[in-house]
Amino acid sequence: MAAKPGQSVRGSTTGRPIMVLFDILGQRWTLRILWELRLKRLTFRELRSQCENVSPTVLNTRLKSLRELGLVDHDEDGYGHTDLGAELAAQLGALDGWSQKWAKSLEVAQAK
Amino acid sequence: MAAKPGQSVRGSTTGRPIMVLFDILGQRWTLRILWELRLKRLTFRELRSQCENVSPTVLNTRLKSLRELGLVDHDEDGYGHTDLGAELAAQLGALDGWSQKWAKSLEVAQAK
DNA sequence: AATATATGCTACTAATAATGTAGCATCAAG
DNA sequence: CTTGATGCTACATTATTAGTAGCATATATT
Repeated sequence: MAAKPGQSVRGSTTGRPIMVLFDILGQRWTLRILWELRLKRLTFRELRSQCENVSPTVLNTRLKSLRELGLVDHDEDGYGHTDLGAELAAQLGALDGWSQKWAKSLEVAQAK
Repeated sequence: MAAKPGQSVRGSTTGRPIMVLFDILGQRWTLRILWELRLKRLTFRELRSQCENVSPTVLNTRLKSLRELGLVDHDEDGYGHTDLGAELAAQLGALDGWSQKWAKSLEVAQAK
């Protein structure tokens, strides 16, 4: 289902890992899902609730992809990051810091 | 048009900058556009060509948002990152390294 | 002056993806 | 044998994206 590195994705036939990554992160809710799992494992319903009740159809589709791609796994405690997924989520943590700076910068620009 | 930090986005009414960021990065082609501008400024047509001929409708929509959000600008040499946009793109550069590690890890997993 | 070429787009239709709601099947506990 | 929680699937509606054509402007070329 989900394209893996080495396989072609929409907009890139090279299979370059970064393109494959962009393809999946560029799908709605993927970034958010990875983010919401950063603190602890969550059940399907908890995760859905954290994601403002995203439709279960989409949530399930994303989780299936993320599992195939080795970023998320599922056990008796629910869904959570794999080691690799946790690394990726950590990179997203860096974006959090940047985004706050960005927000301030936009405030200033709008005040003009 | 594009939601700015402080404004509510799909799935988040808080306006938290990271949520606004996820909202825009989670739209198709946004990550790719930011990525393709990392080396040099590109004209609309060059950029479109680098993005596997993404439809001009979508490209224009994304560029408009990215400009409103202070991440991209446009001058006689074409489209390019603002200082803030360049910072964000640098973070994406970090994802490139991670993605290669990820790809190797998946190869091993599939060889089993 | 009349092409020619490049620019940044807009218009339009078709295809695909996401939303929102309902509810089913399984399990464990009371 | 009901209650509550789990992980979903089905389906109709709406929104987004894709794909193609071509316009309007500007600068250069013959």
